[in-house]
Amino acid sequence: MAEQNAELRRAGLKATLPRLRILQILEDSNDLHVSAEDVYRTLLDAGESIGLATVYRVLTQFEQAGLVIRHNFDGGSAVFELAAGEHHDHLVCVRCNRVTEFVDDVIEERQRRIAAENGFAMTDHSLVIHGICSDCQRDSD
Amino acid sequence: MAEQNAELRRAGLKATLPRLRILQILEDSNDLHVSAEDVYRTLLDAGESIGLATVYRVLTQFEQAGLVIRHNFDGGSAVFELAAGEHHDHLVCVRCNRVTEFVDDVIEERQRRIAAENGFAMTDHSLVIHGICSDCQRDSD
DNA sequence: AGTCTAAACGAGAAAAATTCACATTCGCAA
DNA sequence: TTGCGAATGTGAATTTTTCTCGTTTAGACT
Repeated sequence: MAEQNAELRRAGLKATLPRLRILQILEDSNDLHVSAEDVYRTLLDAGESIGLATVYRVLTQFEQAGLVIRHNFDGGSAVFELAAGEHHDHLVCVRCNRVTEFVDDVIEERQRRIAAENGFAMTDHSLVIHGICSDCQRDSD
Repeated sequence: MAEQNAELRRAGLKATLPRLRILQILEDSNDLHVSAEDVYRTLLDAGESIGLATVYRVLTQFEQAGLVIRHNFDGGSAVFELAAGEHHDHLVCVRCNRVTEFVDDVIEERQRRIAAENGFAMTDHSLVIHGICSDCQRDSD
């Protein structure tokens, strides 16, 4: 859509085909967390011709432009999600890797305070709670 | 020392020379966060002969035994710290990578509650606040 | 102390994730 | 529509971590 075209322009990026495609995929996978490899495979499966290096380049540009957020949940490959919507933190299932999002204002506030107390100008933060999700708990019974 | 010998035995690990050396380094670098490469270099510089693969193997074993904690702060290489002492979270400077530790009981409590509300059996959690530390703020003036 | 065996080690190859280099192609402004 | 600089694709290179396998070692049992 022309929307995405404008979105890229706003971020100071030329509206190229690979960028539009990747942005589309991110929007389609809303509140899933996709890796560069996922994006690459999705494009290949859709019959697009794209280079894996381009996917990495574009995702990194998107991150720098503030369009997406990169997470390093477990030390495996990084995953990305659209930065749309407000900040949130994550619950990650250690069995199935399912990701659930949450927001807690009390925690947000304490974090600001802790950063300030330690003389840090907070730029960002990430809170990940690891655990076994309800489905996986049931499965292991 | 014999202390470490017993510590390994308690963890169900043979007290081998590489393990003793690595445990010593971790104790010496207390509240620094060292990478496998750091440990390896330190040993080489000390004239020890060790394989990098061994360092990774041992650090992973220590992690599984609960002796050390592994962090993936930025997606670069993982860093390790002794698990001694109580749980704590981290402030990481995005400029100089300096790590500061903190504990906040209110946040701990909220996390337990959030996990419970979402049906997660919490196994672990990690909170990293990124920001610019006071030293780096001064430097950029 | 000497011997045995499974566990651990070292070296280098391999795998996985990501970035780089460079020749080619594309977006867009004139 | 044309030209130029930015962006892309390919494949090689880097970085981080794991694997394989022949050799060594810790610790149990003489």
